[in-house]
Amino acid sequence: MRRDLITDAAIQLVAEQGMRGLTHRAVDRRAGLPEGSTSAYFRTRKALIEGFVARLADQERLDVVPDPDDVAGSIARTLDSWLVERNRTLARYAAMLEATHHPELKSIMVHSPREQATAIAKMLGHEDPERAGAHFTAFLEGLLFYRLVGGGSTVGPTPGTEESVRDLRKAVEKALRP
Amino acid sequence: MRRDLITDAAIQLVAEQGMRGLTHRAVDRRAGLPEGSTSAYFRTRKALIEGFVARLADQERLDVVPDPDDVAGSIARTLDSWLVERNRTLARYAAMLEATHHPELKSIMVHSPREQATAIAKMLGHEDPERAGAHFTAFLEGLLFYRLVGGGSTVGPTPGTEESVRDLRKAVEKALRP
DNA sequence: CATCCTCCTCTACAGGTGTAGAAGACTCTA
DNA sequence: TAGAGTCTTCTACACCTGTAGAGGAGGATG
Repeated sequence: MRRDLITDAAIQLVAEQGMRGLTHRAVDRRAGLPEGSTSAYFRTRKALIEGFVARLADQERLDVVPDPDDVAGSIARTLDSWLVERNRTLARYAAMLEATHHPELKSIMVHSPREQATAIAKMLGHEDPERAGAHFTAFLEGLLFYRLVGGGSTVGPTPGTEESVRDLRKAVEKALRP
Repeated sequence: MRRDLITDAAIQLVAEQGMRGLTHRAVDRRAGLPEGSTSAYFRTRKALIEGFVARLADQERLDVVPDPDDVAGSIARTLDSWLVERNRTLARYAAMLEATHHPELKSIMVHSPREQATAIAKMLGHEDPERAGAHFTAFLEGLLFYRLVGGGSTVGPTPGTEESVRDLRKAVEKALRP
């Protein structure tokens, strides 16, 4: 499908050059399509942004399925996989920042692991699971951000390795403790 | 000083419109300076970016001074103050993302609370303080990000209020626990 | 076969953007 | 007061960007 080809190219572009690199013609080139194609499918830039954000959200939905027998481990593995798919995660950060001044985007990126986090917190017997869940998601976001763009990106273990998963698991376990 | 006037305007622009809004002429307008001023002080766009990132780093350096008698409290207050200065923090995130494809920026944003975090971890008697410190910074980054641009931005308590500080403090305390 | 419809490609154009240099205004020293 | 040196403003220009519409290719339907 041509539409997906375009949004995928847009995601790569945003990851590699930031929002500024996202132009109709750059997407054409990146996707190997004749000039004008992107502009035909997404007439305005706003539409193009919403398009790639929606695609991002679609792809993400599948990922989040924690194993109840090994909560920490499965979460750690998911996080590590997001570190490996660096570009997709970077594009997601760019999109979140963009949503700061384009609130419409927020509704596209439902990406709401909050209920899930609250459920986990309840399961593990936190008092005030609402808040514990929020803190927990915050911690996961932070781990990811720290390792991908923050201080940990120059220091931490290489994503995709056993060591990386071990490190993440230790952190997640600590965060899960009631 | 005109230079600071310009970089400050750049920070506001980036916070409000993202990196894409950062153009020489837009900065001129924002700073109320005649057209061409920004271009005279920062001939290339790269220079302009480095300029505002350096200014950001300068301003930040002063902030990080935790009180040893109330570590959690003082950190919580610092975090809350960063939430209040929304624009500065947003601009910092934009800069960090930018540093992903412009590594030179990383050396400007030294912003290295890592040693500090390791020291705190050691003080609190963590085994492996190196790692605990990293996880701790990750958690703080995450708290900030979550509350400012992530899911918590639509839900959490209003920055600058007592409730906000209380919430942050609870989270920080949890993160500090050995 | 003619007709319609959808998908695709090309071209146009009015703005905006990065960058450079010329010329003027100002300030300090001798 | 004259001159040198710096700071500021203006203008130029090649290029890029968003957006629109005209027309063609191709396939399905009658």
